[in-house]
Amino acid sequence: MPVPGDQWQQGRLATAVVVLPEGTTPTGTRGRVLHAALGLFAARGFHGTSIREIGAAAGINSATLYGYYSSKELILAELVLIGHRELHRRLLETVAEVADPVERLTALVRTHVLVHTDFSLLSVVTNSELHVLSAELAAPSLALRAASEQLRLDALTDGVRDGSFDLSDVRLAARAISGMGQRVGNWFGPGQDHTREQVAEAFVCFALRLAGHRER
Amino acid sequence: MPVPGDQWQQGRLATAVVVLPEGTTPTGTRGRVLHAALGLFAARGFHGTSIREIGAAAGINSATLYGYYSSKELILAELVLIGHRELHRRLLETVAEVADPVERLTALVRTHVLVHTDFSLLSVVTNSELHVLSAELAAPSLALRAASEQLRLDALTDGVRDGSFDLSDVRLAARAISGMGQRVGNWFGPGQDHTREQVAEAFVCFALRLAGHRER
DNA sequence: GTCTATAACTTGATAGAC
DNA sequence: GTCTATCAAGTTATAGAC
Repeated sequence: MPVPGDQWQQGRLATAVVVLPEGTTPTGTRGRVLHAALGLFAARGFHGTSIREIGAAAGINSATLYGYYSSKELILAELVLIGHRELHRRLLETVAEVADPVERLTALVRTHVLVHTDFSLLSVVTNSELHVLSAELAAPSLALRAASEQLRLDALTDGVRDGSFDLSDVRLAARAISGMGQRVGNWFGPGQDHTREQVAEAFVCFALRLAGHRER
Repeated sequence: MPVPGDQWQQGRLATAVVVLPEGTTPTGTRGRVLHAALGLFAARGFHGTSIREIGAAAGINSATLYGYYSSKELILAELVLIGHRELHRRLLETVAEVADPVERLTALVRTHVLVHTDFSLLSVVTNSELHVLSAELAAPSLALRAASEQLRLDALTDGVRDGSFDLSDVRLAARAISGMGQRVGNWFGPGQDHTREQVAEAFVCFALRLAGHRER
């Protein structure tokens, strides 16, 4: 029965550690259920994981799960929302009161990458299992995703306006930048020979170049 | 019962058309089964799709499927292999006898993007359901994937050597470039306001900038 | 809170008629 | 080739004892 912090390796991802953001995440048995589901959903997908497996991984009987979550879908919904909340919260935090568009893009990319290295399993679940949720359960996460995308768009648009960036299509640039960051969750792990900081710094450099950054 | 060419919209992807590469793909009923599975796997995932749904979408009874494929996993295996083969074949084709690293990277990114726009559903299945396959069935696709990645690495490495590119870590650059291209399959579709060519040209520009391209 | 037991249903796959 | 019928196993979720 894996507990938070256990190594986890299977299927679609590099070896990774089962961790969730602190503070906003349930503790106790409910927290163990969430961590167990995180590892399993990341490795095998929502439909590839059974309630019984989640229970076993959390060290309880599958029936006991229903004392904490009234359906399997609600476990996924909580994970997906935690993932989107954490990313959006940290993106907001890093650009708060940063006026310069170049500094803003730098901070956004750096944070985006670090969230994907630090919570790689959560990122994989958040990005690749969201589609399983009903429209109602997916809505809040989709809103957060759109808000995060808007932060990137704003930085790029402002930078083009003041001449820091050189782009003919900021939307495509925003998609390219977020795409390269999103994939980090799929290959980054403890077995890696890059540190989280190295990846973040490299990707910041890539994003600035991609945006046509030049000194004004 | 959707047939090849039908529009398809659900869950994790933009509206897209169910198409497979011509020539190398089965025709007749076997082809219809493959197209049906492609649309369903892309939208709901392998484990989220039942044999009965595939049969219904192909216009035959689920039992009849087993005359063409002896297991559900083998349908996925064929799709995933077709996807990896098509990408690798077209990448090889575009760089054949191209000596200049800049031209090679340009061709690789352009083709990579176009394969993801033209076969977006296949790209989604190929990238996000490969992990479901047993090691034996996944092996040939993984080999093709590694070979494709090597083409990018070679172009970048050669470009750094002759001074066309400026990179301190070609592996991270290759991952960033392939990451931004891979995501194209998830958002590109007929409802889009960019053409396939616009996306390809923009991403080529992004990749060259990212690689630190400069005239020699 | 946690368990055993089980209901109600769906799953992948097969047998055998036509 | 295609179907109907069916199997055995697995699924989510619930009822009720402790």
